[in-house]
Amino acid sequence: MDRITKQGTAIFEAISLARRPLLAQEILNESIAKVPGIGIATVYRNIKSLLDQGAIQEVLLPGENPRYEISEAEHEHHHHFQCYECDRVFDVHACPGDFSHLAPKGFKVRDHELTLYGSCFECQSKLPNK
Amino acid sequence: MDRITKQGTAIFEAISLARRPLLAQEILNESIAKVPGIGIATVYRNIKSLLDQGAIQEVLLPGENPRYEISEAEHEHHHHFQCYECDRVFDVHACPGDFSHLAPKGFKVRDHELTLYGSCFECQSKLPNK
DNA sequence: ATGATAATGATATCACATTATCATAAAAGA
DNA sequence: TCTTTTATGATAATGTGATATCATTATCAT
Repeated sequence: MDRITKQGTAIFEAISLARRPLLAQEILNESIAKVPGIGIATVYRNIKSLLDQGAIQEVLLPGENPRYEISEAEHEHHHHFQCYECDRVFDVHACPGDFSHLAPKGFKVRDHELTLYGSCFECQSKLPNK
Repeated sequence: MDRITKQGTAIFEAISLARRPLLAQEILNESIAKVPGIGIATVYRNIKSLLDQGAIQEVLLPGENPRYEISEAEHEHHHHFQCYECDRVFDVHACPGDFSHLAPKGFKVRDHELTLYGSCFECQSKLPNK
């Protein structure tokens, strides 16, 4: 994947312009706007290539297919929020810190993943007030 | 599934005696010890039945197939630890509490999932010291 | 113990995301 | 522009976890 194609460009732009991790299917949907006729195989091929280059990274949430987001230096360690209504995932640029003390005795904690769930801004405003 | 069978008993015991959430395959492995010849279909059937009854609950971790654990009142809200070495999952009976403040403005947080990663007690002792 | 019927085991099938195939289109160096 | 060669699109194939099928076995109320 070292040639510049409009498909590859559209895919990379879809991922980098989204402010949130996208599913392969979401990347396809975004890319179709710019390159009608683009196929899902091309999306997967480009995802793999971008992962190899380290340009994007995989985001795994419980019970969900992989999503992909831009690799950014600042962005390094962060968490995610998933909306119960629209299922979209958003970044949470904060981390409560160290959870080593929570593990059972004799266990060594090296990493952690935190996912918040609720309603995103947009869905909040659409929900019946209660 | 309202008849008592040795398969059903073995499956329920496997889940309730494990101190940790088990994969369908792990449940099968445990059950085979007690009921040689038991099949994977029977495991899935019993899992579904136990879930319907509320006797067990599903545990989803990022990028992992579902695991199942006993529903216990005390147990209500808790988190999990996955070992990088053996991939097994353990309970973490502590919760750092509320993460509402971490979400972007306008987002409403209702739940959260936390997964710790590292080395479990057993694997720690097997690892080359460094 | 017997009969009705539910559960099992073996395996086929499904669902689904992802990957492979291959003819065609399109980059990009000459 | 021409040529080489890579990327694409359409779709078949794959992998895998879970479910459906169905003949057989086992449970349990009578």
